[in-house]
Amino acid sequence: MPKLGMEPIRKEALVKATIVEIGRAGSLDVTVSQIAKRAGMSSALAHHYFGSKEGIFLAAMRHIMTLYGAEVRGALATAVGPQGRVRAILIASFSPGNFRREAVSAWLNFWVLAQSVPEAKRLLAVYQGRLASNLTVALRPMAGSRAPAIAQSLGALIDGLYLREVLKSGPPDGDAAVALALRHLEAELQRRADDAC
Amino acid sequence: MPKLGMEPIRKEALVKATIVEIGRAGSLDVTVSQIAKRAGMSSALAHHYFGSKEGIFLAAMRHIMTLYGAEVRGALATAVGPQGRVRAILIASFSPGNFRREAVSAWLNFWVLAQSVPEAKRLLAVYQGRLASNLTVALRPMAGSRAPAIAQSLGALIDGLYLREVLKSGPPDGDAAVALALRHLEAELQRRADDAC
Amino acid sequence: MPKLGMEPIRKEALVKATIVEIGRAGSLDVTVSQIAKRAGMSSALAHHYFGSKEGIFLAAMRHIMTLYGAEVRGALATAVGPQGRVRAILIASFSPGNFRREAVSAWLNFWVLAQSVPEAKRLLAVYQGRLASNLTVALRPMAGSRAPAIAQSLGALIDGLYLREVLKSGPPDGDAAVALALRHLEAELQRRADDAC
Amino acid sequence: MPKLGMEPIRKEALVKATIVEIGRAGSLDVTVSQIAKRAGMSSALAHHYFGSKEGIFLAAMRHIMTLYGAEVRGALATAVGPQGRVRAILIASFSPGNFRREAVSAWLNFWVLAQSVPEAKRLLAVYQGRLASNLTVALRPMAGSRAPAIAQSLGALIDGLYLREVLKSGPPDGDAAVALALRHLEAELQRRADDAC
DNA sequence: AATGAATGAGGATTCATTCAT
DNA sequence: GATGAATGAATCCTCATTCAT
Repeated sequence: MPKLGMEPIRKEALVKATIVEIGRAGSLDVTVSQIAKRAGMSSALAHHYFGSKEGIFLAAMRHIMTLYGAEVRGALATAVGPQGRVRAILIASFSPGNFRREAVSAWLNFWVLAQSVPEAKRLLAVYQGRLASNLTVALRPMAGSRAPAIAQSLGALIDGLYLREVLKSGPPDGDAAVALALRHLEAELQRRADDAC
Repeated sequence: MPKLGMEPIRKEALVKATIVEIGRAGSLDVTVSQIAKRAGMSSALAHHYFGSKEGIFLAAMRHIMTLYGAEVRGALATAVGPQGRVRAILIASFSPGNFRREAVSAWLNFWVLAQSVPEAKRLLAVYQGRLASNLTVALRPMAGSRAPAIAQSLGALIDGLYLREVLKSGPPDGDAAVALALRHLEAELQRRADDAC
Repeated sequence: MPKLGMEPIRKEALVKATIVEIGRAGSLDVTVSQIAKRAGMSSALAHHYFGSKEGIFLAAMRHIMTLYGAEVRGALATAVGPQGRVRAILIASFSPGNFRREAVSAWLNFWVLAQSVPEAKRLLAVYQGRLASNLTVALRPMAGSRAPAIAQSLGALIDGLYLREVLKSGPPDGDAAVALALRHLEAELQRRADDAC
Repeated sequence: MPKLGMEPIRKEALVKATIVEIGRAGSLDVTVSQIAKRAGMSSALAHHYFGSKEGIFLAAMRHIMTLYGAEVRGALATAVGPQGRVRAILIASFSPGNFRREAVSAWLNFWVLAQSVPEAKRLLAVYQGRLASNLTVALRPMAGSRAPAIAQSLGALIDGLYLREVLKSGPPDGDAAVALALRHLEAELQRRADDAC
């Protein structure tokens, strides 16, 4: 029973199915048919809406990054003080919605995709840029000119923690990740105080 | 004209060709034929030696990790003092031999492989365990009971820096990576001093 | 806002679009969607009007042959004398309207279609029959009993010239084709005179 | 039981099967699987040897043209006198080997292919050039400066007769075609005599 | 009348893997 | 040891066609 305005619904279903399937397979070696079946439609329709498998992957990437960005924005909106802002970013980064098995797996695979698909590379660069920017702004009042450098190491640490998550078994422990990152942050910030001595 | 003792030569050629091809493709989507051709033999022979494509990949993984392990061991052998030992590990981690485009790309892809191939996961776990162990031992004199925690964050940071390398263009900058990791280390170590105050 | 009497307009648009698309592709490998899009409607509507892709092709064939037939009829109506009638047929055959790239390409492709679609074969046979008949009637006063044979070779020559046109680059040269065919005709007619000697 | 040196055998089998299948279908809408099956192998092997469907078609084209060229060359070798040489070309053109249903159908389809595949166009142009050259050389002693023009119309006539053959039912009648072409030739030649009067 | 939605069927192409030599 | 030969199984993608609205 075909209706009008199905496109956004179908697309969203496909994007979510894509993330699930990539998470299950642990790789991009998922067929369009698998994805489409999980999304409850034919593979032909998936192609109709996204043009190609790559198009589906890119849409899924955008979806994940959009979710992440929204969560960070939301967390920043209610954060209080510089410390609070950095904490907010970290907490959002490791929130259950983002730091879940499927999403982490998809994220790692998209990183691989970025090596051969320019648009994927661009998306990932945008993510990195925004994260660096958010962190730098939040750190500025506390770290001054050292803010960019700390943002960089903090960003790398976040990515490293994501990466290591895929090797672990059991459910992700976002709190532990946040704690580890915060400890790193505190160490870096304290160092400044020392310098000031 | 088949010669005796060709096996190790052939195998090494295949392993190196595998890393090159993965680096070129930026993914594991390389065919056995490509690998074999680059190694100067037929794909049938590649199967003869490794049994399967997965076998080839795993051998390449072992190769990369063996190289890394050897480099770390060598660096540790000539390192002086606790600080020197940690530095040695970091420098080895980001040495030109390990921190080169191909190897970084292969390493990321093996991380992906680990999600679907248990043996790959095991290998990666061994690498992580050894790195943690090496760092912990080196840090112990300086960090005491905090050594394992610092080793953990340092390990995650190293992995994160590798990960971020694949997005960059231009040749890898191992020195910058070492510097960043050292700064993190110093911050963590200083923090201890503060705690002691 | 559907209007009344759209059917003939839609159909004609589709038929013309079909010829254009076949001309562009140089083959029958054109999709119904392409045709419909060029005709400014959905492919579903194209099916609604013609029932099937084959139906669209056949309608396009009929269109081309109708145009050709009308042109010949028009030319014959104003022709003077037996010679004039044959000339008229040739000129109509190679007129800009018929002997244009698209139409020639479509015509060749319909010839192919005739090998697998009986109705297409029938249409082509009708065209051949009419051409032979027209030529024979016109030739009778000049060639007597040899009229049918000359009509046959003249018909084959016309088809051959069409066929060869598709290989050429640049715009079709109808005048040259007419001249060549006329030369052939004159030779055949003169031969009769010789026979009479 | 794989042997060495299968390539030429397989290729020839595929080429012949291709012509048969195109003849059967009356179009290029034959699948690689059909062709491969008729040639007694898997479609994968067909791709292995020819790279693509287009490659198979082009090889089949070359095959047909090579056969034709060989036959013409053979006929010319034993022909006596200018008249004999032209006759030889015509007889070869409509010999049972070339003027058979399958080959004629394939030839027509290759003509279509030439519109979208440059290499096919090139091959057909080569065929046309050789035919024109052969005819011109043979006609020169009889027709002098009119040789090229007569060669052109004779060539178009030959192609037209091939084209019309595909519409006929029943076995091809090469003799009739030769007779028709010869009559055309005689008329053209006689015309010269008239001119001389 | 007109179309967006939807799909089944099919087709080119790829590739890991096997095997006889 | 080494390889050319060979294929089954898959996968992406296309497209004519149908249908509910």
